[in-house]
Amino acid sequence: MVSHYYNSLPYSQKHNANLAYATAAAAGQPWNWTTNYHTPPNHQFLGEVDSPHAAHHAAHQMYYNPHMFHSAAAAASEWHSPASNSTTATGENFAQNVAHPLMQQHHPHINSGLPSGGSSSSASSGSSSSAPAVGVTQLNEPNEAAVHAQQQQQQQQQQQQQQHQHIAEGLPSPPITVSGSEISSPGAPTSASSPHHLAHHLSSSNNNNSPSTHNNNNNNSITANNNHRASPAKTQYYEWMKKPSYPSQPQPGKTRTKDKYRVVYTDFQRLELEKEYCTSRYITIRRKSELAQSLSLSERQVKIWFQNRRAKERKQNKKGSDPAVMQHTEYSQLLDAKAKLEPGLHLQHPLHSMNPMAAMNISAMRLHSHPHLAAHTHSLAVAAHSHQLQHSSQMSAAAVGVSTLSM
DNA sequence: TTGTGTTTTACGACCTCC
DNA sequence: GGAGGTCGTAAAACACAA
Repeated sequence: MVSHYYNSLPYSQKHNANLAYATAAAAGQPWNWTTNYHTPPNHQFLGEVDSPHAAHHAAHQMYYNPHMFHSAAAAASEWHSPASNSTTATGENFAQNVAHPLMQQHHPHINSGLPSGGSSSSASSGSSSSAPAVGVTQLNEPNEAAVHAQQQQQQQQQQQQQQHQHIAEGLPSPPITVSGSEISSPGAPTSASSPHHLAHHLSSSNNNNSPSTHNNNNNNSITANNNHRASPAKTQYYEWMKKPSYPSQPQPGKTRTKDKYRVVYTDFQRLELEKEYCTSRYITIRRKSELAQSLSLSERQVKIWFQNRRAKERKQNKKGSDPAVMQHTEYSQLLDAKAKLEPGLHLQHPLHSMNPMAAMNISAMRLHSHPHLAAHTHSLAVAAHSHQLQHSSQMSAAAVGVSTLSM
Protein backbone atom coordinates (compact mmCIF):
# COMPACT_ATOMS: atom_id res chain seq x y z
CA MET A 1 0.00 0.00 0.00
CA VAL A 2 1.47 3.26 -1.00
CA SER A 3 0.28 5.85 1.31
CA HIS A 4 0.60 9.49 0.76
CA TYR A 5 0.76 12.16 3.27
CA TYR A 6 1.37 15.75 3.56
CA ASN A 7 3.64 16.89 6.25
CA SER A 8 3.10 20.42 7.29
CA LEU A 9 6.16 20.56 9.41
CA PRO A 10 8.10 23.68 9.85
CA TYR A 11 10.95 21.83 8.28
CA SER A 12 13.33 23.37 10.66
CA GLN A 13 16.76 21.96 10.65
CA LYS A 14 19.24 21.25 13.30
CA HIS A 15 22.89 21.93 13.05
CA ASN A 16 24.06 22.05 16.58
CA ALA A 17 22.82 18.61 17.39
CA ASN A 18 21.39 19.72 20.66
CA LEU A 19 19.39 16.63 20.89
CA ALA A 20 21.67 14.26 22.58
CA TYR A 21 21.18 11.22 20.52
CA ALA A 22 22.06 13.15 17.43
CA THR A 23 25.58 13.34 18.65
CA ALA A 24 25.62 10.19 20.60
CA ALA A 25 27.14 8.13 17.90
CA ALA A 26 29.78 10.71 17.21
CA ALA A 27 30.65 10.68 20.85
CA GLY A 28 30.75 6.96 20.87
CA GLN A 29 27.68 6.86 23.02
CA PRO A 30 24.85 5.39 21.08
CA TRP A 31 21.45 6.55 22.10
CA ASN A 32 19.98 3.40 23.34
CA TRP A 33 19.14 3.83 26.94
CA THR A 34 16.25 1.48 26.79
CA THR A 35 18.55 -1.39 26.15
CA ASN A 36 18.63 -2.40 29.76
CA TYR A 37 14.95 -2.70 29.96
CA HIS A 38 14.04 -4.37 26.77
CA THR A 39 14.69 -7.60 25.21
CA PRO A 40 15.50 -7.32 21.56
CA PRO A 41 12.48 -6.15 19.67
CA ASN A 42 12.77 -8.91 17.22
CA HIS A 43 9.87 -11.14 17.92
CA GLN A 44 11.76 -14.29 17.24
CA PHE A 45 13.48 -13.77 20.54
CA LEU A 46 10.25 -14.18 22.33
CA GLY A 47 8.45 -17.30 23.05
CA GLU A 48 5.25 -16.22 24.62
CA VAL A 49 4.33 -13.51 22.25
CA ASP A 50 6.22 -14.14 19.14
CA SER A 51 5.09 -11.75 16.53
CA PRO A 52 5.13 -8.07 16.06
CA HIS A 53 1.41 -8.15 15.75
CA ALA A 54 1.03 -9.95 18.97
CA ALA A 55 3.40 -7.46 20.44
CA HIS A 56 1.36 -4.68 19.10
CA HIS A 57 -1.84 -6.11 20.37
CA ALA A 58 -0.30 -6.74 23.71
CA ALA A 59 0.79 -3.19 23.83
CA HIS A 60 -2.58 -2.10 22.77
CA GLN A 61 -4.24 -4.11 25.42
CA MET A 62 -1.83 -2.84 27.94
CA TYR A 63 -2.54 0.66 26.92
CA TYR A 64 -6.23 0.33 27.32
CA ASN A 65 -5.79 -1.29 30.62
CA PRO A 66 -6.37 1.58 33.00
CA HIS A 67 -4.02 0.12 35.50
CA MET A 68 -1.25 -0.11 33.06
CA PHE A 69 -1.99 3.26 31.75
CA HIS A 70 -1.86 4.89 35.09
CA SER A 71 1.12 2.96 36.13
CA ALA A 72 3.19 4.11 33.26
CA ALA A 73 2.01 7.61 33.63
CA ALA A 74 2.61 7.70 37.30
CA ALA A 75 6.02 6.22 36.91
CA ALA A 76 6.84 8.84 34.41
CA SER A 77 5.91 11.42 36.96
CA GLU A 78 9.16 10.71 38.63
CA TRP A 79 10.90 13.25 36.57
CA HIS A 80 11.91 15.46 39.36
CA SER A 81 11.59 19.08 39.68
CA PRO A 82 14.06 21.05 41.73
CA ALA A 83 11.49 21.15 44.43
CA SER A 84 11.86 17.49 44.86
CA ASN A 85 15.60 17.44 44.80
CA SER A 86 15.96 18.05 48.44
CA THR A 87 13.43 15.54 49.49
CA THR A 88 14.34 12.21 50.78
CA ALA A 89 13.51 9.13 48.92
CA THR A 90 10.34 8.18 50.64
CA GLY A 91 6.85 7.55 49.56
CA GLU A 92 6.03 11.05 50.63
CA ASN A 93 8.07 12.35 47.80
CA PHE A 94 5.00 12.38 45.74
CA ALA A 95 4.07 15.51 47.52
CA GLN A 96 7.04 17.26 46.03
CA ASN A 97 7.38 15.44 42.83
CA VAL A 98 5.86 16.81 39.76
CA ALA A 99 4.84 14.64 36.94
CA HIS A 100 6.91 15.18 33.93
CA PRO A 101 5.14 17.93 32.10
CA LEU A 102 5.07 16.01 28.91
CA MET A 103 3.62 13.12 30.71
CA GLN A 104 1.10 15.48 32.12
CA GLN A 105 0.25 16.33 28.63
CA HIS A 106 0.08 12.77 27.62
CA HIS A 107 -1.62 11.63 30.74
CA PRO A 108 -3.30 14.69 32.11
CA HIS A 109 -4.99 12.71 34.79
CA ILE A 110 -1.72 12.36 36.61
CA ASN A 111 -2.00 15.71 38.21
CA SER A 112 -5.59 16.37 38.63
CA GLY A 113 -4.78 19.72 40.10
CA LEU A 114 -3.05 20.84 37.01
CA PRO A 115 -5.34 22.50 34.57
CA SER A 116 -5.01 20.82 31.29
CA GLY A 117 -3.47 22.82 28.57
CA GLY A 118 -3.73 26.33 29.82
CA SER A 119 -1.27 25.97 32.58
CA SER A 120 1.47 24.58 30.47
CA SER A 121 3.75 26.41 28.22
CA SER A 122 7.35 26.57 27.37
CA ALA A 123 9.66 27.84 30.02
CA SER A 124 12.13 28.59 27.33
CA SER A 125 9.77 30.32 25.07
CA GLY A 126 7.71 31.95 27.68
CA SER A 127 4.92 31.90 25.20
CA SER A 128 1.65 30.35 24.47
CA SER A 129 -0.15 30.70 27.68
CA SER A 130 -3.19 29.90 25.67
CA ALA A 131 -1.53 27.03 24.00
CA PRO A 132 -2.44 23.45 24.50
CA ALA A 133 -0.17 21.64 26.82
CA VAL A 134 3.04 21.40 25.02
CA GLY A 135 4.98 19.53 27.51
CA VAL A 136 6.73 22.16 29.49
CA THR A 137 5.57 23.32 32.81
CA GLN A 138 4.99 26.98 33.01
CA LEU A 139 7.36 27.96 35.64
CA ASN A 140 7.91 31.61 35.68
CA GLU A 141 7.55 34.90 33.92
CA PRO A 142 3.82 34.84 33.69
CA ASN A 143 3.70 38.38 32.46
CA GLU A 144 6.05 37.66 29.65
CA ALA A 145 4.08 34.62 28.78
CA ALA A 146 0.95 36.66 28.67
CA VAL A 147 2.58 39.18 26.41
CA HIS A 148 3.74 36.47 24.10
CA ALA A 149 0.38 34.88 24.10
CA GLN A 150 -1.18 38.15 23.13
CA GLN A 151 1.35 38.66 20.39
CA GLN A 152 0.81 35.22 19.10
CA GLN A 153 -2.89 35.65 19.07
CA GLN A 154 -2.40 38.54 16.76
CA GLN A 155 0.04 36.55 14.69
CA GLN A 156 -2.35 33.71 14.59
CA GLN A 157 -5.08 35.87 13.22
CA GLN A 158 -2.80 37.24 10.57
CA GLN A 159 -1.49 33.83 9.80
CA GLN A 160 -4.92 32.41 9.36
CA GLN A 161 -5.82 35.25 7.10
CA GLN A 162 -2.76 34.59 5.00
CA GLN A 163 -3.42 30.91 5.03
CA HIS A 164 -6.91 31.40 3.80
CA GLN A 165 -5.58 33.71 1.19
CA HIS A 166 -3.14 31.07 0.03
CA ILE A 167 -5.85 28.53 -0.24
CA ALA A 168 -8.06 30.93 -2.03
CA GLU A 169 -5.32 31.71 -4.45
CA GLY A 170 -4.79 28.06 -5.11
CA LEU A 171 -1.10 28.27 -4.43
CA PRO A 172 0.61 24.93 -4.71
CA SER A 173 1.34 23.15 -1.56
CA PRO A 174 4.16 20.74 -1.04
CA PRO A 175 3.80 17.32 -2.51
CA ILE A 176 2.05 14.99 -0.28
CA THR A 177 1.60 11.38 0.30
CA VAL A 178 -1.25 10.56 2.52
CA SER A 179 -2.83 7.42 3.62
CA GLY A 180 -6.38 7.40 4.68
CA SER A 181 -5.58 7.19 8.33
CA GLU A 182 -2.98 9.84 8.12
CA ILE A 183 -4.99 12.53 6.54
CA SER A 184 -6.10 13.65 9.90
CA SER A 185 -2.64 14.51 10.89
CA PRO A 186 -0.77 17.46 10.12
CA GLY A 187 -2.28 19.92 7.84
CA ALA A 188 -1.65 23.49 8.64
CA PRO A 189 -1.79 24.06 12.32
CA THR A 190 -4.72 26.04 13.35
CA SER A 191 -2.98 27.78 16.10
CA ALA A 192 0.26 29.61 16.27
CA SER A 193 0.53 28.43 19.79
CA SER A 194 0.53 24.83 18.80
CA PRO A 195 3.25 22.57 20.01
CA HIS A 196 4.78 22.90 16.70
CA HIS A 197 5.00 26.55 17.19
CA LEU A 198 6.91 25.81 20.27
CA ALA A 199 9.00 23.44 18.30
CA HIS A 200 10.03 26.38 16.24
CA HIS A 201 10.98 28.24 19.31
CA LEU A 202 13.02 25.35 20.41
CA SER A 203 14.35 24.25 17.14
CA SER A 204 18.04 24.53 17.17
CA SER A 205 18.43 25.97 13.78
CA ASN A 206 17.23 26.36 10.31
CA ASN A 207 19.00 25.38 7.23
CA ASN A 208 18.83 27.82 4.43
CA ASN A 209 20.19 25.32 2.04
CA SER A 210 17.50 22.86 2.72
CA PRO A 211 14.95 22.63 0.03
CA SER A 212 12.45 21.78 2.61
CA THR A 213 13.02 24.92 4.54
CA HIS A 214 10.23 27.32 4.03
CA ASN A 215 11.76 30.22 5.78
CA ASN A 216 13.67 31.59 2.92
CA ASN A 217 11.18 34.14 1.93
CA ASN A 218 9.96 34.89 5.30
CA ASN A 219 10.99 38.27 6.54
CA ASN A 220 10.03 37.55 10.07
CA SER A 221 10.93 33.97 10.31
CA ILE A 222 13.65 32.58 12.40
CA THR A 223 16.69 33.25 10.37
CA ALA A 224 19.16 30.60 9.63
CA ASN A 225 21.15 30.22 12.73
CA ASN A 226 22.94 27.02 13.13
CA ASN A 227 24.07 27.50 16.64
CA HIS A 228 21.41 29.33 18.51
CA ARG A 229 17.90 28.60 19.38
CA ALA A 230 15.52 31.18 18.22
CA SER A 231 14.38 33.69 20.70
CA PRO A 232 10.68 33.51 21.33
CA ALA A 233 10.42 37.19 20.75
CA LYS A 234 11.61 36.71 17.22
CA THR A 235 8.98 34.22 16.41
CA GLN A 236 6.69 35.42 13.74
CA TYR A 237 5.25 33.58 10.84
CA TYR A 238 6.54 30.52 9.12
CA GLU A 239 5.90 29.54 5.62
CA TRP A 240 4.65 26.15 6.63
CA MET A 241 1.92 27.83 8.58
CA LYS A 242 0.68 29.38 5.42
CA LYS A 243 0.62 26.19 3.53
CA PRO A 244 -2.80 24.96 2.64
CA SER A 245 -3.76 21.87 4.44
CA TYR A 246 -3.78 18.49 2.89
CA PRO A 247 -6.94 18.56 0.79
CA SER A 248 -5.58 21.24 -1.46
CA GLN A 249 -2.58 19.19 -2.38
CA PRO A 250 -2.39 19.21 -6.14
CA GLN A 251 -0.33 16.07 -6.58
CA PRO A 252 -1.64 13.61 -4.07
CA GLY A 253 -0.13 10.65 -5.82
CA LYS A 254 3.37 11.91 -5.83
CA THR A 255 5.58 10.37 -3.26
CA ARG A 256 9.12 11.57 -3.07
CA THR A 257 10.19 14.69 -4.72
CA LYS A 258 13.56 16.13 -5.20
CA ASP A 259 12.83 19.27 -3.30
CA LYS A 260 11.41 17.52 -0.29
CA TYR A 261 12.75 14.09 0.01
CA ARG A 262 12.48 14.12 3.70
CA VAL A 263 11.96 16.61 6.42
CA VAL A 264 14.00 17.09 9.51
CA TYR A 265 12.09 16.90 12.68
CA THR A 266 12.65 19.54 15.26
CA ASP A 267 14.50 18.86 18.43
CA PHE A 268 11.27 19.20 20.27
CA GLN A 269 9.56 16.65 18.10
CA ARG A 270 12.38 14.20 18.40
CA LEU A 271 12.64 14.71 22.09
CA GLU A 272 8.99 13.97 22.49
CA LEU A 273 9.28 10.94 20.27
CA GLU A 274 12.26 9.73 22.20
CA LYS A 275 10.44 10.14 25.44
CA GLU A 276 7.52 8.24 24.13
CA TYR A 277 9.88 5.61 22.89
CA CYS A 278 11.34 5.39 26.34
CA THR A 279 7.90 4.75 27.68
CA SER A 280 7.17 2.14 25.12
CA ARG A 281 9.03 0.93 22.10
CA TYR A 282 5.76 0.06 20.48
CA ILE A 283 3.42 2.95 20.33
CA THR A 284 -0.23 2.33 20.72
CA ILE A 285 -2.82 3.54 18.31
CA ARG A 286 -4.13 6.07 20.73
CA ARG A 287 -0.77 7.38 21.73
CA LYS A 288 0.24 7.55 18.12
CA SER A 289 -2.75 9.67 17.40
CA GLU A 290 -2.13 11.89 20.37
CA LEU A 291 1.51 12.25 19.65
CA ALA A 292 0.91 12.97 16.02
CA GLN A 293 -1.50 15.67 16.93
CA SER A 294 0.64 17.21 19.60
CA LEU A 295 3.71 17.22 17.40
CA SER A 296 1.97 18.19 14.20
CA LEU A 297 3.15 15.03 12.58
CA SER A 298 1.10 12.49 10.76
CA GLU A 299 0.37 9.23 12.41
CA ARG A 300 2.28 7.58 9.65
CA GLN A 301 5.31 9.68 10.47
CA VAL A 302 5.07 8.71 14.08
CA LYS A 303 4.71 5.09 13.17
CA ILE A 304 7.66 5.17 10.83
CA TRP A 305 9.70 7.07 13.33
CA PHE A 306 9.13 4.28 15.80
CA GLN A 307 10.01 1.70 13.22
CA ASN A 308 13.19 3.50 12.40
CA ARG A 309 13.94 3.98 16.03
CA ARG A 310 13.60 0.31 16.72
CA ALA A 311 15.77 -0.41 13.75
CA LYS A 312 18.32 1.94 15.13
CA GLU A 313 18.27 0.20 18.43
CA ARG A 314 18.63 -3.17 16.80
CA LYS A 315 21.54 -1.85 14.86
CA GLN A 316 23.17 -0.56 17.99
CA ASN A 317 22.52 -3.81 19.76
CA LYS A 318 24.29 -5.59 17.00
CA LYS A 319 27.30 -3.42 17.44
CA GLY A 320 27.26 -4.29 21.05
CA SER A 321 28.07 -2.01 23.88
CA ASP A 322 27.70 -1.76 27.58
CA PRO A 323 24.02 -1.35 28.06
CA ALA A 324 24.32 -0.16 31.61
CA VAL A 325 26.66 2.62 30.69
CA MET A 326 24.64 3.41 27.68
CA GLN A 327 21.47 3.54 29.59
CA HIS A 328 22.78 6.07 32.00
CA THR A 329 24.65 8.11 29.47
CA GLU A 330 21.82 8.34 27.08
CA TYR A 331 19.35 9.17 29.73
CA SER A 332 21.64 11.91 30.88
CA GLN A 333 21.84 13.12 27.36
CA LEU A 334 18.13 13.14 27.14
CA LEU A 335 18.01 15.23 30.25
CA ASP A 336 20.64 17.50 28.82
CA ALA A 337 18.61 17.94 25.74
CA LYS A 338 15.58 18.59 27.81
CA ALA A 339 17.48 21.08 29.90
CA LYS A 340 18.35 22.93 26.77
CA LEU A 341 14.77 23.01 25.79
CA GLU A 342 13.74 24.02 29.25
CA PRO A 343 16.53 26.13 30.67
CA GLY A 344 14.80 26.67 33.96
CA LEU A 345 14.12 23.09 34.61
CA HIS A 346 16.63 20.90 36.34
CA LEU A 347 16.08 17.24 36.21
CA GLN A 348 17.61 14.36 37.93
CA HIS A 349 17.96 10.91 36.76
CA PRO A 350 14.72 9.46 38.00
CA LEU A 351 16.23 6.20 39.01
CA HIS A 352 18.71 8.04 41.13
CA SER A 353 16.31 10.24 42.91
CA MET A 354 12.98 8.59 43.06
CA ASN A 355 11.62 6.71 45.97
CA PRO A 356 11.92 2.96 45.89
CA MET A 357 8.31 2.34 45.10
CA ALA A 358 8.46 4.70 42.20
CA ALA A 359 11.66 3.16 40.99
CA MET A 360 9.98 -0.17 41.03
CA ASN A 361 7.12 1.39 39.25
CA ILE A 362 9.13 2.88 36.44
CA SER A 363 11.03 -0.32 36.08
CA ALA A 364 7.74 -2.05 35.75
CA MET A 365 6.70 0.51 33.22
CA ARG A 366 9.76 -0.18 31.15
CA LEU A 367 9.15 -3.82 31.31
CA HIS A 368 5.67 -3.11 30.22
CA SER A 369 7.03 -0.96 27.52
CA HIS A 370 8.07 -4.11 25.93
CA PRO A 371 4.75 -5.53 24.99
CA HIS A 372 5.95 -9.08 25.18
CA LEU A 373 6.66 -8.72 28.83
CA ALA A 374 3.54 -6.84 29.64
CA ALA A 375 1.67 -9.81 30.99
CA HIS A 376 4.45 -10.70 33.36
CA THR A 377 4.56 -7.36 35.00
CA HIS A 378 0.96 -6.46 35.00
CA SER A 379 0.33 -7.25 38.61
CA LEU A 380 3.40 -5.38 39.66
CA ALA A 381 2.30 -2.28 37.88
CA VAL A 382 -1.20 -2.51 39.22
CA ALA A 383 0.03 -2.84 42.74
CA ALA A 384 2.40 0.04 42.40
CA HIS A 385 -0.19 2.07 40.66
CA SER A 386 -2.87 1.61 43.26
CA HIS A 387 -0.45 2.69 45.89
CA GLN A 388 0.78 5.60 43.94
CA LEU A 389 -2.62 6.91 43.07
CA GLN A 390 -3.39 7.38 46.70
CA HIS A 391 -0.53 9.77 46.93
CA SER A 392 -0.57 11.41 43.59
CA SER A 393 -4.23 12.26 43.54
CA GLN A 394 -3.95 14.04 46.85
CA MET A 395 -0.68 15.69 46.36
CA SER A 396 -0.44 16.58 42.75
CA ALA A 397 -1.82 20.02 43.21
CA ALA A 398 0.57 20.77 45.99
CA ALA A 399 3.39 19.37 43.94
CA VAL A 400 2.63 21.75 41.13
CA GLY A 401 2.56 24.61 43.52
CA VAL A 402 5.87 23.75 45.05
CA SER A 403 7.44 23.28 41.69
CA THR A 404 6.18 26.57 40.41
CA LEU A 405 7.31 28.50 43.41
CA SER A 406 10.71 27.00 43.39
CA MET A 407 11.44 27.96 39.83
C1' DT B 1 35.27 24.67 0.84
C1' DT B 2 35.12 20.01 -0.15
C1' DG B 3 35.01 15.13 0.43
C1' DT B 4 33.51 11.48 3.19
C1' DG B 5 31.15 8.92 6.61
C1' DT B 6 27.10 8.75 9.60
C1' DT B 7 22.42 9.70 10.90
C1' DT B 8 17.78 10.66 9.90
C1' DT B 9 13.30 10.39 7.23
C1' DA B 10 10.77 7.72 4.17
C1' DC B 11 9.59 4.13 1.26
C1' DG B 12 8.77 -0.68 -0.89
C1' DA B 13 8.82 -5.56 -0.30
C1' DC B 14 7.40 -9.04 2.35
C1' DC B 15 5.63 -11.10 6.53
C1' DT B 16 2.09 -12.25 10.25
C1' DC B 17 -2.14 -11.52 12.49
C1' DC B 18 -7.06 -10.66 12.85
C1' DG C 1 -7.80 -6.98 2.93
C1' DG C 2 -5.92 -3.89 6.18
C1' DA C 3 -2.92 -2.98 9.86
C1' DG C 4 1.58 -2.85 11.51
C1' DG C 5 5.88 -5.50 12.00
C1' DT C 6 11.00 -6.12 10.08
C1' DC C 7 14.45 -5.55 6.60
C1' DG C 8 16.90 -3.19 3.14
C1' DT C 9 17.68 0.92 0.91
C1' DA C 10 17.47 5.86 -1.10
C1' DA C 11 18.57 10.32 -0.37
C1' DA C 12 18.65 14.48 2.46
C1' DA C 13 20.74 16.31 6.49
C1' DC C 14 24.50 16.52 9.25
C1' DA C 15 29.35 16.15 11.37
C1' DC C 16 33.94 16.46 10.76
C1' DA C 17 38.54 16.04 9.01
C1' DA C 18 41.65 17.72 5.50
